[in-house]
Amino acid sequence: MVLSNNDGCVVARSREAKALGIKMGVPVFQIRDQIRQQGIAVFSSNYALYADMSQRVMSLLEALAPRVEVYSIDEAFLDLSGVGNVVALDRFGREVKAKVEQWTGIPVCIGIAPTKTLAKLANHAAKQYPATGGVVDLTAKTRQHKLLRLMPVNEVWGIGRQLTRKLDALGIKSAYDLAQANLKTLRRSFSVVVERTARELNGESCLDLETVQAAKQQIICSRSFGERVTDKATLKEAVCSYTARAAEKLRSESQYTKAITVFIRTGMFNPNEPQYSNSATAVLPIPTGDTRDLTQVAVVLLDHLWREGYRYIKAGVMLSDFYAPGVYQPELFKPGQERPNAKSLMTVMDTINHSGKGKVWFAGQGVNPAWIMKRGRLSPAYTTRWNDLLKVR
DNA sequence: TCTGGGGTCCTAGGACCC
DNA sequence: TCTGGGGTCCTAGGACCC
Repeated sequence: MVLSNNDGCVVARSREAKALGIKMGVPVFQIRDQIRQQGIAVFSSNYALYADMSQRVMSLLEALAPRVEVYSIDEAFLDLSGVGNVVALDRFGREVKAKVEQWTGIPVCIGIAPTKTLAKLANHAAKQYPATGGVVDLTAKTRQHKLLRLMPVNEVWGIGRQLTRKLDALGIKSAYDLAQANLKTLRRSFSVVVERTARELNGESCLDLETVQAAKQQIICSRSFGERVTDKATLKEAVCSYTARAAEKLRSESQYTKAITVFIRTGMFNPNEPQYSNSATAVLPIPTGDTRDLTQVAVVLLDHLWREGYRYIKAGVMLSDFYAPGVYQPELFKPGQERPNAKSLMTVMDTINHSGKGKVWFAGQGVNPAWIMKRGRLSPAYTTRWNDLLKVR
């Protein structure tokens, strides 16, 4: 199984781990004995590895289908319009699955249907029932109905815990019940989102394939600390680091931000410990992508937030109110000024930091931080670091 | 005493997703 | 003792406009 950041909770489990009754999201310390007794293999999360393997799978999918929406690190929607005229969709799905497995070693499941919501449900079935061979084609109405009756409504994409509870009270228990429900009632009792979900279950496509990724509206960088932080200087290092990371993400999006929020908090699980959680936001005079501008404001915000005498467990930085380059309309009477060469300096920093030859950072971020998150069981970055290359003997 | 109709923008809170 | 991180969308309500 794989752990969350800071080696805190279980966030992914193999079939075997699930069979042993390991639940999603449990804190590791609660099942320490079980892990030892049953010899469960435990790994810290390794985002460098996952991102690289994801890219390999996605680029392969893009070669196999004309239009692809990369929906998340491990999911994609493929437009199969017209494909059915050339080859049976079920067979096409099996070919894609085989090719991905052969070229990347990643096992995938495939669901095929006229709408995204039905495709997700088909995928779920492909994953759940080994007899399908990992591919389910839901093109035929009769097969759609069969599966809808089988699936509890909480398995439907877009129906979470709260909606499941409310739908249950209305007697809507299966995906089929939701598909049959009155659209006007759904709209009135819930929202347009639930109405769309019901329409999609009926084969009416309401959600388009989004092949170009939309620009982000906010960027967050937040982390729990490896150990509790009790002094301001250390907390400041963390906030400076998170600010730098958020700014880096912002620049990789080619955007500029006009608002920054800093938050800090103590742990919430120990009722005997004094708790404190707070956030503060500042608006910048002009949009910026310069780490120096953002850091300058972030440390002032931290000054406002800081309270002595607490054991802090987490801090975070959020950027919002974004502008594309050249879009912002400055004020007439007090136009802000970008620092000279701001863009060049940031580009140089980002380039060095991505070159693999070394790192540069701001002094405020500190060196050898004590607060850095725990990753005690990290697997090698097999595909992105020379020293970690897989050895075949 | 009686008080219209049609809009936009912003924010907080709630819900969902991976 | 130890409990993750990063996003989006929708709606209601308040404030404002003509």
